[in-house]
Amino acid sequence: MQNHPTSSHGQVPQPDETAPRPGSIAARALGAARPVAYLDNLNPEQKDAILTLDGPLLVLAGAGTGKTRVLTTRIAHILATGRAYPSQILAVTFTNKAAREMKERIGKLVGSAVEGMPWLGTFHTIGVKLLRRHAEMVGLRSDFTILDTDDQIRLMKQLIQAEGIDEKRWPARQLASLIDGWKNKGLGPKDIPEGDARYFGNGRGRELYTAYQDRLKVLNAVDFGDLLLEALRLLREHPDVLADYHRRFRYILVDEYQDTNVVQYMWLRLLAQGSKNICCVGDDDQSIYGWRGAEVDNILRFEKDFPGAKVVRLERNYRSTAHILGAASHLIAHNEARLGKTLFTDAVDPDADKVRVAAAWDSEEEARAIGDEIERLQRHGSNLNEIAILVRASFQMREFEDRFVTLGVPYRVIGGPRFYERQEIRDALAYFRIVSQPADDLAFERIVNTPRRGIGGATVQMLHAYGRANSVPLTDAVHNLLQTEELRGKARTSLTGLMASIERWRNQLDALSHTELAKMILDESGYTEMWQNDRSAEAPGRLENLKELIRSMQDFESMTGFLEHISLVMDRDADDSAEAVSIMTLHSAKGLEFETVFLPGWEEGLFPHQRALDESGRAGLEEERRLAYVGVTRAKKRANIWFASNRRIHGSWQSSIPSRFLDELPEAHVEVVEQGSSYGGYSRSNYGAYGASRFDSQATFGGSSYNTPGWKRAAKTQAFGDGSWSQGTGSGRTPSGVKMIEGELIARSVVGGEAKYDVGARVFHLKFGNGVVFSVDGNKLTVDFDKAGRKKVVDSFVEKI
DNA sequence: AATATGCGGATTTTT
DNA sequence: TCCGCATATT
Repeated sequence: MQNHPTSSHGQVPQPDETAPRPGSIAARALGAARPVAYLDNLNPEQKDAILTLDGPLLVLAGAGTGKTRVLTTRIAHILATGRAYPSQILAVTFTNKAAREMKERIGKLVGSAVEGMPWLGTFHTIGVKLLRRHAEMVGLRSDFTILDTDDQIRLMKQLIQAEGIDEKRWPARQLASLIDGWKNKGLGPKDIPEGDARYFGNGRGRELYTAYQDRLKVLNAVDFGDLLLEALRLLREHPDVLADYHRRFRYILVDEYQDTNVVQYMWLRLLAQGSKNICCVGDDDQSIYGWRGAEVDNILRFEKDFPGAKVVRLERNYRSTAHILGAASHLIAHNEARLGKTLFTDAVDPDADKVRVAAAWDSEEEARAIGDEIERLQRHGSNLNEIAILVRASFQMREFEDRFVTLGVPYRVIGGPRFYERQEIRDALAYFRIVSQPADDLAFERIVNTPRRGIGGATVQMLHAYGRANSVPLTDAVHNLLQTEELRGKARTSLTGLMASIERWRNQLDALSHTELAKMILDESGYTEMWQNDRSAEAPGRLENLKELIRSMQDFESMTGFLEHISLVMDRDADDSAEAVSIMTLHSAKGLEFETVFLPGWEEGLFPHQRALDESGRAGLEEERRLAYVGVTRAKKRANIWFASNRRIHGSWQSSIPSRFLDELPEAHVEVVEQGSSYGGYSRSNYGAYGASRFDSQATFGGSSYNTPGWKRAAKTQAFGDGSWSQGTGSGRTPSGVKMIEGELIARSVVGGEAKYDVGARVFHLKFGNGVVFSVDGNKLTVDFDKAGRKKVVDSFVEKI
């Protein structure tokens, strides 16, 4: 039976070994039932990628070329022509989001048949499926638990302590990433190279890895890496199982192939030995996850790995303007390790904006200027949902958030800490886990003294010692020790109570609905109460999250089902109901698109990031460049690149030089928006004159007309982006006096200029609107604005009306 | 068991 | 500079 995976989803007949041959009655019936409308409106390359069904196929799909459409249509086509049943298609993605999206889109094409696709999912989901089916073959029980990173690290910490290794010198985090790296490369404890094995923990790397794997088996648990590695081991060591899947999977489709790591690659190689109909879709230029084990090489080598492979390039872009594509293509052309594609578009728009590059004095000004620009776009009718700020590193986000809060611009941060990673959620889940899985030591440990029950470190140590000595889970240890006199006092009472509670909850597993039970557990354990009594600011939010957790459980059939889901699917749909600007990292922007994209922080050291250069040299630089390419290609209409001459890093101000990537952009598609830049005398290689360029450009102020667009823009990017004089005048910022100097310079340049405003004059201000001048003090005006009230502003920020 | 103090580290992140 | 962590202190 184990060799015959059963699948009973949907109403589609489930064949075992035989699928309808092309031309069979079944196939004709399936084909005839559906008109081939899905092939309409595809370009020749897309059609080629969809209709080439036999043998290995690599689809090199550039950004915005309709990759997902090809993938989903291909599946629809396979189904519609009866070449395979839904259950005979293996379709893998990297993220749950991508899997969901694909499912949805296939559903639109073929209807409910998609429900019969049990093998559409992430590598990890499919790994779990394989392992649950054949658990005993890799030394697990089919109800194994899946540990997340947090659990992993706690476990390793224990092992490091047990080995008597200095935790300071050899942090568990580091071991976790080492082991993860090994697993991504397909290496078990026996396979790791001697050098690696010697490296960690005074030469005990291999021992620790072995001990960790043993411990996982005792806990009947796997980590994320195991979902791939153990599944691979399963296929390798059990030819009969492999043969079964060979017969089963008639078509294999892989999304984002450039992101596959070694194990995933080995999986695919192994499985594709069956039907050879493997179709990988990816873009080597968008490979940005090398640092977590992805091998660009997999895609570069495809034709060698899969002999007779056909390669189709999708280069026709449906997303961006020619300027954006031109800039992106020119930039990425600086990479050596690539298969080479050039995006193009037929869309001709003579009014399209060039990619804009702008300079700011420091990161604060950068945020201010971008904030102002966004407000301008909003006034011109742009939807905030179509605007994104894409940063290299998350610390850059804060300044934008601060600015948006000040301006009252709604925004959302994408990425960030996940719902299921929050402390209160993890605590609650630990309670649920221990109830449904008595052997889940990590869960037990987490909740044993949360809320406080007077069970301290000493008691837990003792339980551990007993558990380890007798190879039993902690709950058994507690149970046994309670029979003796070992446990006394408060610890004894508390543990007795806790064990009784767990037992009681466990007995309710079948009697109550899982949501009822969850409520009961949180209530009776005193966990809810703990937060109710907490006076801190976060407490109400945490209680709210717990409610949300219970609410989200309703979508599942059982506690087990729910726990399985969240261990694999740590994401939740962002709330995109309200209009808001998105702020996210470049990494999390992959696959998304926006009309307007802001790309701040293009400075050497930040982007390309110094660490990428230090750690991976040329390869690191190329990956950074791909990241830049991803960033630019997210934009449909406008891409605005920024760099700041000064940035606060780890607290102190550092001056920086513009990113080399800026010099790699083609003149023809770029407009440099910098003070005084519009009329020559300024070469882009001159960016490096950080402070100096600022002063140079200041010098042009006095002589130029105030009404040129260049001047206005320059003025707008000055230190006081909103023109308000009163705030932030050089107050305690380093390098000291920066703001002051700026203020003086603005003041001087304008005093020498023509601008004169009389009391009572009607003026217009970009941010505050119309108003009447109340008083004049040099270049400073006090204006009574119709809407915003009385404000002090610099006269250069207002216009006479 | 709750609070103070000192230390190191500070890209990117999915599953 | 700021944060989280681990250890020290009461």
